[in-house]
Amino acid sequence: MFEQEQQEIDSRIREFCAEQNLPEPTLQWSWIPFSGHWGITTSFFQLAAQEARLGKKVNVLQRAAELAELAAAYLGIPTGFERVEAVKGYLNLYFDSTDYAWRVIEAVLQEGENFGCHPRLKKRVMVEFSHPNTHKAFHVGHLRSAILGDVVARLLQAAGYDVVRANYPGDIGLHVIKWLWNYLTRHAGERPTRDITQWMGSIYIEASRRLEENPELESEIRAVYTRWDQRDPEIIRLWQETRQWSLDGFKEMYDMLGISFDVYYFNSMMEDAGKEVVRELISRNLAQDERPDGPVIVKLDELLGSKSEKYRVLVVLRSDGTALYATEDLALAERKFRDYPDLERSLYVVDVRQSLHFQQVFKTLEIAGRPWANRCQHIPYELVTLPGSVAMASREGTVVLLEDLIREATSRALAIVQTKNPDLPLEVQEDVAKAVALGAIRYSMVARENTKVVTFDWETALNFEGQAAPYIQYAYVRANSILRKAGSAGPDKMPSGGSLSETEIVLVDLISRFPREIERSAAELSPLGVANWLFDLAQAFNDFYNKCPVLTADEPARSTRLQLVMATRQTLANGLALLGITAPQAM
RNA sequence: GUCCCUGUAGCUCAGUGGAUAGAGCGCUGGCCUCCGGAGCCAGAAGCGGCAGUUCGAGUCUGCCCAGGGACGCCA
Repeated sequence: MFEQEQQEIDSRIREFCAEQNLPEPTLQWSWIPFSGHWGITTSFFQLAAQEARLGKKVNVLQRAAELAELAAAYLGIPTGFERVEAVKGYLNLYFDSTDYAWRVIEAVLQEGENFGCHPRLKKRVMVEFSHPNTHKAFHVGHLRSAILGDVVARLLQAAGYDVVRANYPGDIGLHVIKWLWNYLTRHAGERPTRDITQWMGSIYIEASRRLEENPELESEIRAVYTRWDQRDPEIIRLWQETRQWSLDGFKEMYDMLGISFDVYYFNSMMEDAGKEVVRELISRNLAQDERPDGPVIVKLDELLGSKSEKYRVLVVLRSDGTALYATEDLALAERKFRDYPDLERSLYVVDVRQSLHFQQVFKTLEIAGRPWANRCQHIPYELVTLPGSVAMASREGTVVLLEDLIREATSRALAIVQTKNPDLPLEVQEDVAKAVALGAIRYSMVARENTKVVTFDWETALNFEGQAAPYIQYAYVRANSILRKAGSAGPDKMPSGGSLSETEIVLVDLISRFPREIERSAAELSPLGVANWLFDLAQAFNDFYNKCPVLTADEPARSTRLQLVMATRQTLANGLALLGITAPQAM
């Protein structure tokens, strides 16, 4: 929020350097560390080192300290600041706390739910995420792509981008054929009623088990595959109908999780278009057709004249001429840019195991001369595993079903709400329980570096204490409770005279950082920064809550604090919304 | 064998090349006459190893060790 002040000081230091015949400095600004001191800081070590490199004989540490002193003297006390000091080579500029605090609070209250968001950039970005397989269960392992992608989309939106949210369900493939076979032979005529994806998954698991126990059944499955391949109307109709069951089930999940999509691409839509791209690659000698003895391949390293094994070889078509994942991905990338020609970036939130695959696909498209190829970017994330590094696999049934997790978390949260707040109507208690349970699940998926494994265990997943969403929600509820009891909104101007305590300054400071946290997290395509910052904010508010009574305080502190609580409540709400977490009115 | 990711407190994780490396869980001991104790306060405990770059390295580079993953017809 203080870019303008920072820029002014920055340019004045440049003036100072020019006057002193010093090299052009590169200044890095950051917040002054250590709580209770609110302001911005930069150091002079780089400048001193630059002088040393230019031949001047200086001790860098000493010289930096000296330069900081000189700069401090040159600046005096700029408007808006109450103190300037040089410490061990650092130049610290302390804000005029009361003025700035009021400015921050005023901005938050004026901008309301938009506080933190950046102006429209007029740039469009697509985020593809979730891509669940139809005819399989939706388990906790699928949660990370869904939630990470959703929050990245929210972050980019808040950072000023126009975001297209895309889903790419795997609606065809061997797993679907196996499912259809098992359905036809064992479950014909049945249909799911509740827990759709779980039911779909159970048929798939049964299919895998049957096949494992009786490998000779493979021929039956091949027969179904042939019928599919020949577009047998009965099979096509069954595929469409059962696929829709899965999609309905996903819709239920997404609604519950608060996730939405603007566009759906289907695996099955990309087969023919992909084969068309492959034909082009062959005709332009970019791909080698080794059929019928081998597949169609693109020898990437060879085409790039590279001797390393960086890109290796991409198989783009099976030897029997059928499409595989890579075939479809070539077409999908193209389709996205045809639908949205102005995409500045096309992002793929897909697990890290497919990193090489995406590098290969994007590089192939680049070699094929697609001008947008370098606008495609893979956002890798690590898996959610079970304790002992056991990957969740539908086929083996080693999964924690999303339905089960949500049910269990919600019922635990409900039990807690009922002891804490027995007078609330059951309906409200249930809403609160849902908000707490889903918030906790979301936060745990997002408060971790993308490239780190999340190990799922029930104890951690169902722990509502400590660094978790309920802590943040609780801070919000407390703020809300104070304001409810205060009645009126309070004065609309910061009362003069009262100075702010350290605790209050820390809180305002954290509030003021929100826009920058959004910017940084969006640039890094990672929600972690916002997730951590939000927890810090809640922590600062709890500290304030304990140290600074609001309702019983004398004026002008009472009014000041009420305003601060309002601003905090708004910022907590905005931060939670950015992570897709509901802020309940009571808990 | 080639490449990618990860090693920070007992455990799970933060940490923008800069000042004093921070949280949570767990453990120990405190705090409801006080705006809601899903909370607060206090305590113990840490950068895998060796070189290098730099005025300055948990952070960058190289090598080593340990764990995970990817490497021509799975997705």
